[in-house]
Amino acid sequence: MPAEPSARRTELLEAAYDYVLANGLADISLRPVAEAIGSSTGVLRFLFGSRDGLVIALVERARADELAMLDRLPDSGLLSTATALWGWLSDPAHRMLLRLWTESYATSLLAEPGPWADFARSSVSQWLAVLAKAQPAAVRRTADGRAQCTAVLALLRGAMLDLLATGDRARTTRAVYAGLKAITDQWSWPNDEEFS
Amino acid sequence: MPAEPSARRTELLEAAYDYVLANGLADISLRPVAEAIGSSTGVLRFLFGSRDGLVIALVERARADELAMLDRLPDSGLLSTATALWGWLSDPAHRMLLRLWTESYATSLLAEPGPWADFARSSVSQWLAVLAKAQPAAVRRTADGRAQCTAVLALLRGAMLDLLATGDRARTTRAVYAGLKAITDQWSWPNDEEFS
DNA sequence: TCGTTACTGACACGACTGTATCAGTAGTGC
DNA sequence: GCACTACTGATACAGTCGTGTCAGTAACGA
Repeated sequence: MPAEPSARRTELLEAAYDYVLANGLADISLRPVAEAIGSSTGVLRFLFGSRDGLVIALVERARADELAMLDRLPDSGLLSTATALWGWLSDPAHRMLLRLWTESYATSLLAEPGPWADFARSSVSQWLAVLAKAQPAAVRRTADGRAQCTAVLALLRGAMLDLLATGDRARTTRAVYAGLKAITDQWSWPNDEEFS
Repeated sequence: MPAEPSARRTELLEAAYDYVLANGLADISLRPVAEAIGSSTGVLRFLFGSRDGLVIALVERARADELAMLDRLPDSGLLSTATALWGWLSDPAHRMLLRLWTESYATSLLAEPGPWADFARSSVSQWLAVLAKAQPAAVRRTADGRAQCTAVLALLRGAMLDLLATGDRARTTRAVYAGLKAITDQWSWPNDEEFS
């Protein structure tokens, strides 16, 4: 629907993206951003409409990096898919992006309206869908299959949180590898017992 | 060192705590808080010194809830300790507290100085210590024992993130139960192989 | 040459921020 | 009665915020 963004817009968006990767997205304001990228608030408002318009564009820009990675995943089993995901999550080159992701996730948990709406929820379902695709078809649609994907995702996300805080890649990677192995190998498939 | 806080201070702190549980902590400002709790900015500044002083007091207040829970944990094995932790994490009564925790965690990943300094890192090590205490002593000090605690913590934290976003307690609980079982039962103890 | 489009930057406005100052009050101990 | 402490609330200040306005420029097609 919206015409493709102008070259100047994408250029300034990339510059602003670098800025928020380093400085956070939650409490950015137009004037510091404009100064950092060599522009002005008038230009930002002209290209993005408003502060919220800029924030939305930046969130979408960040998500584009995430989606590009998900698309590059090999078509293989759950274990190797999850391992590939951890390779991406634990890459130091992505640390600032994942910090930004965490910030956006936390923000979206509070503010239902606004640029963040549904960020957390849709991110969860997107990753779960990727993991489910790596499962055997017979399992994919069962409640326990969904739970297994949920456990894998939780392990990855939790380890990412740990890594972001401690920087301890060796410990978190060891935990993810052995944890993934345990979850994918030894998953206990209850016959639909009751879980609270 | 600081004299114990006055009765009025703790009274207003509790009121402000209720406010930030509902409204978030990152971008609170004195005037709205003061109005919400029936006070004034002058009083808040008198009792807490500054805005940062209030934020620090609120972060400590939130952490007090967390520490109180950790202290109430039964002295049992890793699996039952982790299960008890999940019981607390998944309790709807704690949802706002955990949302606030997530927000503080994300904030502390960016701003090294300020009220948030070390919040994330110390929270990780605190929970890891609790889990390690539930391990057999022989395992506790090995790299792989630490990795197992890390995996358990990651599973719990990740599932909490999922639950906060989706509200799907059945799926996340099922994932945590089976995931914990897999990690504690079937943990593969490599003989110090190399992990990246 | 003219009009159109994309973009730029300067300025002003009202709202909001944290902080400072300070007179005033209720309670307590002497 | 007097001093002292804890607390209250009003007011003011300088700074930053998002937004609105608007003249100006460079590129380009007709």
